[in-house]
Amino acid sequence: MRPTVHDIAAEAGVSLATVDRVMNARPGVREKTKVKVEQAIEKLGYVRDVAAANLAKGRTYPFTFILPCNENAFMGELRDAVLQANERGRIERTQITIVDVPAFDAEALAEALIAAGEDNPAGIAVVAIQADPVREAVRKLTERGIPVVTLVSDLEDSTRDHYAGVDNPAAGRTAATLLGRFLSRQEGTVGVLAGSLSVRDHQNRFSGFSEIMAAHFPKLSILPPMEGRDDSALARKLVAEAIDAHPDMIGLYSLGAGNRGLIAALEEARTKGRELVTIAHELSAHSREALETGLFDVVLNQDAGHEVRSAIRVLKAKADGLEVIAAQERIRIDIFIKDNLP
Amino acid sequence: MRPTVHDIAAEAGVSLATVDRVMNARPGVREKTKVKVEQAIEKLGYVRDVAAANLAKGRTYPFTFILPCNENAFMGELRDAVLQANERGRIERTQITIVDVPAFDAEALAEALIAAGEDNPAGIAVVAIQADPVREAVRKLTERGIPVVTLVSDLEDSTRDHYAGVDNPAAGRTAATLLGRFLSRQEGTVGVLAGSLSVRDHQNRFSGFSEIMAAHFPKLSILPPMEGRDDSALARKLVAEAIDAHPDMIGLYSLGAGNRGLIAALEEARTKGRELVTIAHELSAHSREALETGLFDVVLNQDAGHEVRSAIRVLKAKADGLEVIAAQERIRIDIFIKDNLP
DNA sequence: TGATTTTTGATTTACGTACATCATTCTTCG
DNA sequence: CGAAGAATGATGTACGTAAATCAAAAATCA
Repeated sequence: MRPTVHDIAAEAGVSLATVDRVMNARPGVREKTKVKVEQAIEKLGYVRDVAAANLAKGRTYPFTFILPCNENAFMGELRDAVLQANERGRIERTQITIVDVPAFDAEALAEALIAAGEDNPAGIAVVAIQADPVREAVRKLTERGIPVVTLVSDLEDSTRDHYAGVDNPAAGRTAATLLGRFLSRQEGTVGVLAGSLSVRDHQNRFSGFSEIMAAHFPKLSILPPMEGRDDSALARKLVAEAIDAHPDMIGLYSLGAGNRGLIAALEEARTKGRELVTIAHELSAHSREALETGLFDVVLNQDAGHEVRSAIRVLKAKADGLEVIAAQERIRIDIFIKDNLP
Repeated sequence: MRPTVHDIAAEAGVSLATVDRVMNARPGVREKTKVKVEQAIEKLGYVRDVAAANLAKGRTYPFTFILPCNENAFMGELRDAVLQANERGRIERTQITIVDVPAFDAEALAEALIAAGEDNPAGIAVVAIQADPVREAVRKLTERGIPVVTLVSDLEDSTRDHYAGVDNPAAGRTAATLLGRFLSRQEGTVGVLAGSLSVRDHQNRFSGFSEIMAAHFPKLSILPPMEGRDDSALARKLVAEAIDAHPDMIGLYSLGAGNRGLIAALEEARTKGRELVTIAHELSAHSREALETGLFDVVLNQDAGHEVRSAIRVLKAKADGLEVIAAQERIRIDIFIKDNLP
């Protein structure tokens, strides 16, 4: 049987109350006694029964999720995933508050982080923007013992506890290899459509993509990246212009959002007899259809539901001071082609 | 606040004891009263606090995992994953017994299932073999209310509660598309190496592969599949012979185990100036190295750890009569190329 | 109607932990 | 040495559910 606090008390030769004081870091225990108790815990391999503890505490985990109020499909999914997780929260004892911030606005994000900290949540998840004020806000939070997890987009060189998102450089490299091999032996240029290269995940995808392109596919050269600000209309315009301007463009990597505009541009090009091998990100109703009709060749996807659930699991573990299973929390890049759509 | 049994009792105008009788299906409650209680539960949206219930019951979940004692890397990983899950079991209240059965032996498997049922476990996970005695054994178990989950290889047309494994036809289709596009415009034959076409997952991969090959890549024709029985030495021999016998063989899909032998054969071929575009299954130290040296072009992988954890989550949910989050339990096919290795 | 059976209520204990209170013992220092 | 203060023990309650017991009420049958 699993040892309980009673066993620890007996083993250490102290009372239950003292064990409790040690375990919950309450004052009034001599160092010597504390060590005795800790040794007993070690010896018996005691692990606190989190379920019982939470029951006793009547504990709930108030979490705050800070999301950009961006109108693209992926962010919508992410939001839905959070809401859905909150539904289940009644069972899991979690309660999630969503805070909206303007997209691509570092100052607003930093402020939102500080504000979120005021409520003393059990943890905060945030879609990060790479900027010093944000880093500073995160530092303040973690210093106060509030676990912070970055979601989808990481915050490098910060004190955040965990990143729940995909390996974006690897995503870019993958896109490059697939594009390169699908275009094997052909010569030409490839376009790149990003949302904004000031967002870390887009940056990272682009650099992974460029790296492999340069190293392994010398016959293909990359055009200067377009920035569509994850906006459909703008994306459409940029891509259409690029296709017209570069008759030798035979491939396209869209590493951000705004798929609807991109698809429209590709459809238009198709009517003019131009077909590009295209790789895009995020599986949605639109991108799925584009895969099926052959406008897209590959869609790289991150599963919003997984990311949210992983973030919650990690926040909960951090709040309880438990270990996380690293392998379980690795968010994988799904590679979808027409034939393995779920 | 979440309603408790007390609230239900008050709402239904009955005593706590009666609510308990209804909730735990104990005898001695009139139909009329039972309905009253159920309506109260419905009205207040009561959800039993599983943590508190388990605490009260002192419940543990004894699960049985039936695994083939196959000596390939993937089965080893699967076994490790189970052992590791069992380690964590002290916290999760699960206790897993592993039962070994000879590989590819349906009779032995059916017997093992029946035997496992004798101990009245809270659930059984099994790497299935497609055969009637196995189906029959599973039927008996589920009839007795023991949840059964198939792991890695499914058992079609059976009463199993869930399948924790990848979509194998989709894996085969994916392999076909990638192989076909990597070989774009080239003409020739492609080989297929299976473990045994009597195992459902291999069957399914092969049929998915054939389907897409026939439909989209008419310039490539599939050679009759080789059966390597997931045995390295045999695989090596078969592949080496095939490469020699078919000078026009330019691609290879290995959909089973035995990667070591396959790699050896490919290395040998390389020294003779033959390079095949190769797609294999399961990421291991060997296949990873083969990816890095270019002997393999793609490795399709199922994550053993995920499969095991998913199986446990589902078994637990079934044992508690809870819903499972379908999206969370979908086991995905990882597509690895040199550039996105974790 | 009275006896019998079924249904229901009231109450208690337990699970493992958290947390509070009050009493007691041990230290330490003047 | 005695008192103040710190450390520890003893004990009880709570969390939400399970499970058992025994008494009381209601329904059923003869």
